Amino acid sequence: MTTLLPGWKEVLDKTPQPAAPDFTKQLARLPKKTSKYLEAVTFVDSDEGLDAMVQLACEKPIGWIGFDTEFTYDRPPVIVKKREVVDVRSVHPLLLSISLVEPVIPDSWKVYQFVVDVRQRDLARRLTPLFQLAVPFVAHFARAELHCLWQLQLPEPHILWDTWVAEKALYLGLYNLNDQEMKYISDTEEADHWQSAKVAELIRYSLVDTCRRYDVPYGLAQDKEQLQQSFLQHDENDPFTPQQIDYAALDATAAASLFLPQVTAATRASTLEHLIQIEMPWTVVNARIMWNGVRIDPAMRERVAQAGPVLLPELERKLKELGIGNYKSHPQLQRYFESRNLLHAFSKKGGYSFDKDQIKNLKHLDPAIPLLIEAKRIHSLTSDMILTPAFDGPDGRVHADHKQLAADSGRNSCRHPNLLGLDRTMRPLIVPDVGHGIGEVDLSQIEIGVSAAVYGDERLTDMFNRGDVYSAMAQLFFADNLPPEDVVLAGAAFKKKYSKMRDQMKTCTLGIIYGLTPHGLSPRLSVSLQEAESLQRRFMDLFPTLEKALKDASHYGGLRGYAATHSGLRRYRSSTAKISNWESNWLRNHPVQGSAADVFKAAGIRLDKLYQQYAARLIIPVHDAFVFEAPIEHLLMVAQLTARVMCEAVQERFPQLRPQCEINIDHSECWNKDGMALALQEWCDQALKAA
DNA sequence: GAAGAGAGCGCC
DNA sequence: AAAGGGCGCTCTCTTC
Repeated sequence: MTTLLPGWKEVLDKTPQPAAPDFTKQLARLPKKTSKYLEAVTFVDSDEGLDAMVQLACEKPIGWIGFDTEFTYDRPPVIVKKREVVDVRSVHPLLLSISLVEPVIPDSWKVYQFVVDVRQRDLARRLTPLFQLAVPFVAHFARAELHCLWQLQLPEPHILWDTWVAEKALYLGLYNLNDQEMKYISDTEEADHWQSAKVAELIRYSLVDTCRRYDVPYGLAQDKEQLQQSFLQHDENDPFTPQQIDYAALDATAAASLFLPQVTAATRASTLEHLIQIEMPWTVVNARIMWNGVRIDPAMRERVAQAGPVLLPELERKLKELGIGNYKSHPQLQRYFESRNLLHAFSKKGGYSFDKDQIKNLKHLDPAIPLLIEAKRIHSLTSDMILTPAFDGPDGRVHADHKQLAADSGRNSCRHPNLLGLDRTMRPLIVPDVGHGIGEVDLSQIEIGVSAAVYGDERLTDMFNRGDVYSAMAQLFFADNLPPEDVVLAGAAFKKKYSKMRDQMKTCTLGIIYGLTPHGLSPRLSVSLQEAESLQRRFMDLFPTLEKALKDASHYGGLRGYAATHSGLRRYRSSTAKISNWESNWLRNHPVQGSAADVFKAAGIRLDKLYQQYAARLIIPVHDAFVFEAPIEHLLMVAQLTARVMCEAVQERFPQLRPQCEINIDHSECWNKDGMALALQEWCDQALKAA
């Protein structure tokens, strides 16, 4: 439950809800509340009661089923940045509420409401046949419900509709303002309204807010927070109050009541197909990835944590001798370089910057610079959140928070700790269970392939299909600087021989597609502005179809107010003002990044099912790569399966592409990048030797 | 004293 | 007017 700062509640109550997209406004015309049996909540705490409920569900022509769980946690939360972080594996289900919906011709329905005391695990297990019914199961933020079901050793439903996920998709990108826009609006009379909208964004996906948007009645909104709390503190053996039971039933019924209006809204927004094909099944996979967690080598974790205190003091001492007391302080760095008459070398955008890209080419200027870079690096590594032992769950694994649709592009994000952003040198901290191995399969250069496909550029498609697209690009661009035989060198060989050239082209190719201007290109390539301009011109001249399609993406997207992925997930603009550079860029980017995410999730959905035959598990989804854990004897098979399924997922949607996957199972004793499994070990050894 | 902004850096 | 998209995390410095 989101808690607002003092005073904000009043502001919000006074502030009208931000304007919703058109499609929701028309929902008021749909039949509203017609449930006849809302008042009859049946509490189930016996085998007979439970069997009667299951029997009713089987003999009635049920349309869909709303469900919800009330739970507590068996262990206290970890405090991260003043916020409480609970481990999912410690979830302790108390009540499971079930609302069976029986549609009645022409436009009403009956709702049979049940609340099951699932503290008795034997009782809970009798629910299995219910969850095997071939009807949609509807829940709000179903991830929590799935974790409860798995804790109770119940199967997840075959068909799932998550009203939170649907809502998230239907409003993707709305009311997210970037810094510039915030500054702009804070100078206008609309500031208060927008500030409120910004805060309102935090709570708009709650069940209560969602019900309000769809005119679905929600009776206990005022008491919701207090009732939720009551379950967290509920004693294991205490009976539940009638109000607690009603509240549990209400949440399941509210979710069920949202189903039809939300499906209608999704249809109007052309997002229904995406939700059914991709997002809803991915909810299950995402929940399972979280449930699976990752094992972290405790000994190695400790050694890395110790390396910081060993290595840093010496560097800090040297920096202090030079006159830098705190290398993390921007003003101190500014003062230091000013005293050396070097400050001009760090100027950037009217100020001064000491970031790595800016200073890595200035190492020769001052002895402090290499020390700075190394100190920053060691500090960054050894303060990584992954080193927090308290994240270990009751099963000895770390269950990070994998957030679905967290990015406006449709990508997942991850936190507590952020496994997706884990520094590659730290990856070997993640190790498999005994008798298992870890592997990774990634889709090579998928964003280029998807760009070529969604923007319909045959030439770019051909280059992608030929193999290493960045090598091909580099061979085109640097043709004059290469010996003739290397201009036609095979992709893999070129990649090896001219890795730097290729890396530059990787940055530039993606950058140009996503709106990099000559002003941004020139420093990245270390060429003059004029050269960058001509380079970009040459690039675009090679791909006229792409250039046109990119322009259209910004133009039409700006006019209609959204960009869409291949399967129909939209990212909306927050305003109807003149299109900004930033918007223009993400309107071009979303169809690519978002469609790549579509494909990736589709592959994950299939893998989650197919892995069962090998007792394998998905453990980390890294945007275009899956990290998995499997019994050693099945590791190769699972890797090959993963590669096949990921390539097929691309080809099913973009048949013109010939995607390639890279398999990494060479050092299955830990997660690693490019087989660099020993680097961390060596780094620690070095540190401890120095001590 | 705590929250937020900004800079910086890691990942794709 | 700024100058490529999407994230999360840590630290410093400012502000209320």
